[in-house]
Amino acid sequence: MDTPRWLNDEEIALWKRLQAISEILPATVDAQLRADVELTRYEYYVLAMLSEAPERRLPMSTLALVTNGSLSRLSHAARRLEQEGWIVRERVPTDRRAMIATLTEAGFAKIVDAAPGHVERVREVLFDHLDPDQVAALNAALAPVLAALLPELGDPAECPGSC
Amino acid sequence: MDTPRWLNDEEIALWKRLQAISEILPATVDAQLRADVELTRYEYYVLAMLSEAPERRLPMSTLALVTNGSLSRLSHAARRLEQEGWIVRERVPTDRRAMIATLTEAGFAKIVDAAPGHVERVREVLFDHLDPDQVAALNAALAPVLAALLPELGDPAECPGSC
DNA sequence: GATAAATAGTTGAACTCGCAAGTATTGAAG
DNA sequence: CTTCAATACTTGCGAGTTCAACTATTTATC
Repeated sequence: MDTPRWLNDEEIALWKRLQAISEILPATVDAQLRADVELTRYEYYVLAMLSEAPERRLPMSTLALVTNGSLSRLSHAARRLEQEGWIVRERVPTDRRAMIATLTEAGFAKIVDAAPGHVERVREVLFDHLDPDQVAALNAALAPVLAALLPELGDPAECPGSC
Repeated sequence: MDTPRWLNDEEIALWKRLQAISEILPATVDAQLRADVELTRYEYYVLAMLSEAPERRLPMSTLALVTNGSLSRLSHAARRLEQEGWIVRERVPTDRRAMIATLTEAGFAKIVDAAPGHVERVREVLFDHLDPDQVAALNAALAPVLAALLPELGDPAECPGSC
C-alpha cells in the first residue's frame, strides 16, 4: 500500500463539519418526529415521497432510491407503515416481482398532520439561523458534493416517476 | 396551532441535500470501516479523538462531547473498545464518579493501521470530486450551520483538553 | 425451449443506539 | 451534619438498520 494521501487542514475541517452535521441534524429531527407523531425520520420521508408522487404510489425500488435507503431498510419500514395502515403494498400485474406502495387516505392524513411540526423543527434547528444569502451559498456549495455521492442523480429534488 | 411557516423552494432544495448527505456519507464510511478494520464509524472517531488528545486520554464526558455522541452511546462503544483491548477505563482519584478513557498501545496501533484506508475512502467519496475552491466555499457555507447546531462550540475542529 | 443470470423484494439474526432507570459520588442547603 | 439535588457514568430493553440468505419472477444465452 502506498503512502496515504492525508487530508490537509481545510479538508479536515470540512470533514469534521460534515460529520457533525450528519450526526446532529438527523438525530434532532428524529427526536421530534418520534415524540410528536410516532414516526421515524425515514418513515416520515417515505410517506412524504409517496404523497408527492403521481397517484401517491411508487414501486418499492423507486421508493428506496428517492429515500436514499436500501431496499431492505425500506422493506422493514414498509411493513411497519402497512401495519399502521398508512400504506398498502400490491403486486404489479405486468411484472409480478415488483411491488407498488400506495399511500392510503389515512396515510395522507397522517403526513398532513405530521408536516407542520416537522417543518417547524427544521426551521428552529436550521433556517431560523440562516439568511437567504447563506441558504443560497449552501445550496451552491453542496451541489458538487451530491453530484459526487449520487453519480446518476444530478439533483435530489428532481425525481419524476421515471427514475 | 398557527399556520405553519412552510419552506420555500431554495430551503426545500437545501433540506433535501442535507438529508441526502447525512444519509449517504456516514453509511459509505461505515461500510468501509466495518469491512476493512471491524470498527464502527463512531468507534473509529472515539479512537481518533483519543489519539489526538494529550497523553491519549480523556474523561468520558469530554469524549462524548468531542465525538458528538450521548454518554450512553459512548459507554456502549467504550465497553466494546475495552473488550477488544483498544482502550482502558480508570476511575479518577480526585473525582471518583468520573472515568478516564486511555488509548492503549494496541489501540494506537489499531487506529494507525485503520487511518489510511479510512482517509482513502473519504477521498474517493468526497475530496477527489472537489477542488480547493469548492472545499473553501463549503467550509465557509457550513460554518453558520454548525454555529446553529452547536450553540456553545464555535468550531468543531477546536477542542483542546479544556472542553 | 432449457439453463443461467439478473432483478425485485422479503426475512431473520446480529448489532448499534436511544431511553429510562439505576448506582455511586460530589456539591449545596438548611 | 444531614438531606436533597446534581454530576458522572452504566446497564437492560426495545427499536431500527444492515448483512446475508432466500424466494419468486423475468430476461438473456446457448
